[in-house]
Amino acid sequence: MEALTPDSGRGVTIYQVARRAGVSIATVSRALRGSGPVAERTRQRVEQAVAELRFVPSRLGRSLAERRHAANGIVFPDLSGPYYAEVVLGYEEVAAEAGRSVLILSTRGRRDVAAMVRELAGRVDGMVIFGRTVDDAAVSDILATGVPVVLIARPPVGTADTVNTENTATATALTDHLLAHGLRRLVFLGDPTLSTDAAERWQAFADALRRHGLPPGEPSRCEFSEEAGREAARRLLPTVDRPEALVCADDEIALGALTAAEEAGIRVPDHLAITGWDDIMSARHVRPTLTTVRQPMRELGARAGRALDQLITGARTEPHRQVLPTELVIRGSCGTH
Amino acid sequence: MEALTPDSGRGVTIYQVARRAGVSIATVSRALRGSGPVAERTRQRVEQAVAELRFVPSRLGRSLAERRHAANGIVFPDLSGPYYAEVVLGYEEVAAEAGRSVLILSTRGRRDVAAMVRELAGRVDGMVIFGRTVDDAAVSDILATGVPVVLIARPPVGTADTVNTENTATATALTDHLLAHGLRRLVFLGDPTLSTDAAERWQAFADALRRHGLPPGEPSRCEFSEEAGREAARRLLPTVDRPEALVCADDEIALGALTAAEEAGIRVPDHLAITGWDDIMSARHVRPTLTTVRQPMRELGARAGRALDQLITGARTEPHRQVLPTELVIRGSCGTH
DNA sequence: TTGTAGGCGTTATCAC
DNA sequence: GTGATAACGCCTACAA
Repeated sequence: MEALTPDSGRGVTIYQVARRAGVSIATVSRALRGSGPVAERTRQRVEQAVAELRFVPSRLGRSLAERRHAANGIVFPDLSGPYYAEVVLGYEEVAAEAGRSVLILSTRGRRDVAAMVRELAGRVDGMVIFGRTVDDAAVSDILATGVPVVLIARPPVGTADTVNTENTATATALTDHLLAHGLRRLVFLGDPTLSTDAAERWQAFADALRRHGLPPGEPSRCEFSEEAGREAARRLLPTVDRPEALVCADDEIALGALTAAEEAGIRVPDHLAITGWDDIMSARHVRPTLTTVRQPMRELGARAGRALDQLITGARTEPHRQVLPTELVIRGSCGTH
Repeated sequence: MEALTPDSGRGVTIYQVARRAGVSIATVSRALRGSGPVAERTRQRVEQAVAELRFVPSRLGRSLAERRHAANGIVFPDLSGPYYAEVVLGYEEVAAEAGRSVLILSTRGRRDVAAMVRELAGRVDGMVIFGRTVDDAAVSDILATGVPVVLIARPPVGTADTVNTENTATATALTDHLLAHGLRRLVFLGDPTLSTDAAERWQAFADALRRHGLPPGEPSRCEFSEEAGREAARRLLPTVDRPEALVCADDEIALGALTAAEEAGIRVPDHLAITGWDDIMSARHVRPTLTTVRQPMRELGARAGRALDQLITGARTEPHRQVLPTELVIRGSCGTH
């Protein structure tokens, strides 16, 4: 802790360091970055000056000269549920390892998303975009700028990479499992038009039923939220031919359905089976515990991060499409044993 | 969609726009920013050139010239639990409204946190730092750089602003509530040394007991996690004079304790009361439902964002200390009725 | 081994 | 109204 005389209180520049060390700024730069030969004695003088002045190179100056931000972006709809938070975490970890900062952008309830994404694109070397945030045109826009993009939970757009989780096999296994328990009147809760994931789950669910000679009927459409799930279930339960099982597009919907069942005095799983998707924390705590499907959330983010890195560094140029495996988690709410 | 000839595929500059519009870069800048007089006809020519070339000003160039990043940072320990995610969300919202991007930095399991925070400081106009991430020295370091800092869930450091949530009154009310039910052997689960919040909660808890002539004993120390809570409770439950109530420093600990009780065949709340803190999603779903304390998480982030904005713009210079109110949420796990 | 000078893409201050 | 031109802070050929 020595007394210092920062030129302007804010921002010591490479020029000040150079003057203090009695060398040119080029030498300072070389000494600091090891990008060229520097005499040992000179290096020491520079390092001392750097220490004394507490010099920290300006990111802006560096980025401008190097023509790179050393930063990545990520666009997601929300951060409330555990789903996105986990993915972001996995992403941030990989990015940090690669020496890149992470800029986030939530699109929750925003109008000018396209503009915000464009703005973000101007601050990063590449970005990850979640399904259900911006439309294809906006994505193409970014790609046209030359900024690499990795899409998560979304079908391909242009040359962007994609990282998705497996839905079909698991949804089939889940449906088969319920059918094997003798359940016949199965209803899907969720809106296939809201996301690719929901669409694929519904599709596999419907196909599985058809294979067993059962009509899949129509999905009971609702958005991904507890309240929506509760409403949807509430409409279904008083029916004469009440469903024997509710296959929900995600855990939040399932939790809402569970509440609706409880409110209607219907015992789960005895008189009604309910399943979810994602294996969020509450799935383990709710009673009965929720049968669901686990997705490698953090890994999803990590993969996206690595894919993006390859795109940015140019290590790869053709688009990659990854599909991560998921796992059926049988618990109490589907009436097993 | 017209055919274009971007100079280098990436990055149209203001020079190209100027040439195309037949004016100087100064005029282009003025026309775009409205920072000076520009003839109507000239403005139109510029705008057309901008549109044709799809010109987007370089963030880097702008920031360098304006000497501002138009970006804020936030440092948090983790994003797994709902706590931090919510705060980050509230923060991002406010930042976005102010036209600032948000850079995140998770310190979870990292060694060189101080260095990473310094790096972050070089990319933003100000930052929010959570308790339990970096030490005071590092915070002072950032402040010395001239970068405004707002601390969340943490005692003041230097001139940094702070935003905290109320702990004492609520912890007192909670403890009194349990005592009013006739419970006497209360034990605190959590480690007061891990965070100011935990310390304040423990302190108020202990004081309340003392006021009733009861010895508070020692807190059963454990970190903020389900597993740690389970372990701590497990050690406590077999005791001869088994506790009648476990007051946990947060919901995750409480959930772990709940599991331990169930495993030990102890009925909650009949034979053991358990309370948490935070009111995370699972608190509503677990059985029995968890008595806890609700904190305005999103508001916490929003307040921090606004405080930071004032610091950055210079609208305020003296440090502010805010304490947000919390709310006791009585549910099933404490044996009311 | 070191220094000079040009470039990265803006903004803003002056003259004109 | 408009246009040079000097910052802004750094990197890096190219010379010396």
